[in-house]
Amino acid sequence: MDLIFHALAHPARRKILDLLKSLPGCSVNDLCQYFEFSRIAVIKHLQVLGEAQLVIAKKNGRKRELYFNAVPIQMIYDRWTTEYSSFWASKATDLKFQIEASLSKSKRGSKKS
Amino acid sequence: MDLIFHALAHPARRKILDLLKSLPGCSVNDLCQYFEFSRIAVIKHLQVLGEAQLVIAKKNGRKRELYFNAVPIQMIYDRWTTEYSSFWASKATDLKFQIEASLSKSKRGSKKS
DNA sequence: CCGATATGTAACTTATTGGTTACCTATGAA
DNA sequence: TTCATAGGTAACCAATAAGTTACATATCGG
Repeated sequence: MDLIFHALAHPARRKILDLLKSLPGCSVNDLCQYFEFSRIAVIKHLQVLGEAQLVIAKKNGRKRELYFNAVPIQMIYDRWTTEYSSFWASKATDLKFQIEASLSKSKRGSKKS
Repeated sequence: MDLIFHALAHPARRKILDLLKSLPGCSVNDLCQYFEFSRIAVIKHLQVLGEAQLVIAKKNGRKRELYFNAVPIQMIYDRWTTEYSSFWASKATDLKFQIEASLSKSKRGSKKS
């Protein structure tokens, strides 16, 4: 579970998933065209995604056909819907309108970060 | 969106969300009892969660009542169900059974929590 | 065979995270 | 006021993440 959350944490890796959804079976080099950074960086992101089983690959000659695998995402989906669903549109949500501030903006104006 | 994924990437922060779900309105010090590391580390995790709007706080005297906020999670849920749902139990899933290997079989030692 | 292409690994550098200790601010109670 | 408690900030340090260049391997088309 940790591997999945970790893999999804980087925007480039989520972009890879989006690309693989649009271009199933595309190669590593195909993916590289959509990124600023080097092919090696893409490969490393693919490794992280592979550890989380979010990307699977089928070798075809000297190419690798890459595919998005939604199964791990289903796991996270299940975790949220089962463990957090009781909070959807419930008390915690409503609190947004009665609570003075979120943690992200500290009140005491003395300091700036 | 990036803030949310980033906030969810660390197991301690997901644990905080679970705790706040069980103990709505609890204080920072209350939370600290469930972690090995220091109160300051907990506060920092709370800041990350606050930036992602996953935790909101109501000040009560010198205490802060902390609450889990599921709204950002709904956003992610929506993203997945709308953008990835076509892949659920579809071709990419089936590929698991015909593909020689996932990308993950490479070295890379185990990740820690 | 050869050279070009496609991919992967090793070693390294830098940026970011996650944690610490020490200190500061604010509130509640004696 | 004085002091303990709850919370937060600043400065710093260690571990990890994210990227690089250089090198290695494997496959395809002459």
